[in-house]
Amino acid sequence: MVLAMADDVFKALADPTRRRILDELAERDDQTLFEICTRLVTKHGLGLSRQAISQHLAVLESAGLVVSRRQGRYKFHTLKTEPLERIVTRWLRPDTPESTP
Amino acid sequence: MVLAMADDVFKALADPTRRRILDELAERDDQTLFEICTRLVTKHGLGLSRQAISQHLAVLESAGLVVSRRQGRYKFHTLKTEPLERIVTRWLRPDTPESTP
DNA sequence: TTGATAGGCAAGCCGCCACTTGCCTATGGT
DNA sequence: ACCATAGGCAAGTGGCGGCTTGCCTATCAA
Repeated sequence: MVLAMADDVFKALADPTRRRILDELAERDDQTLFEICTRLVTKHGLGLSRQAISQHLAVLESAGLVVSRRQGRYKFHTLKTEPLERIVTRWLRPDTPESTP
Repeated sequence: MVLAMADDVFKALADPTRRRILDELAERDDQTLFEICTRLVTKHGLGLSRQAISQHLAVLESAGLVVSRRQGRYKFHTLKTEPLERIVTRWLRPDTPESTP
């Protein structure tokens, strides 16, 4: 999605599986759906269908946390952290703990 | 709760009403349940029962985002931002965009 | 062209979560 | 003593979200 509201970002982050996907994309970019599937199964040991992951990626993408690039029959996914940086400042405005000189 | 997992924090942030409550507590500390209720109704225009807000506060408290202090028949609620600061660094670790020289 | 790979679409099931409702406890005022 | 206020507890309900299942399209290799 072009315009991702904060609601979408929080909703996307609410699910632990989606956070795992973000973890996976954080340490390796440009992964296809199948790569993400196999990695989630092997490394994190969670058994999910391909469609489940696909739907999770759709949610992450509509939140602006993931962008996808189509190439042939592959679709590569990349993490975007901008939405995160925008939402966290919401309640942290007044003071970082040692910002007062 | 003493030990709040990241899961609890994300789950607490998933609901828009709970984020409104955090907004309210961010701009005014030490509010009672009734104060929060009336403010949410008047300022933000959402009609919710007292119990709904109470349950939301319980979720926020179990996530460590809110602490409560009992005094007489009043219970004052205060925002805590530490859990937020802990969870946001999860995917922002490697680089701020121009950290590479 | 045939088959295999990578992915999409749509309907359906099920559990969780937000919210309500009703009743109960405790503190404060008079 | 009384009543009103501030809040808690517990059961019940409706809807949304995560996951599956089945079938379909598109790309590449032989």
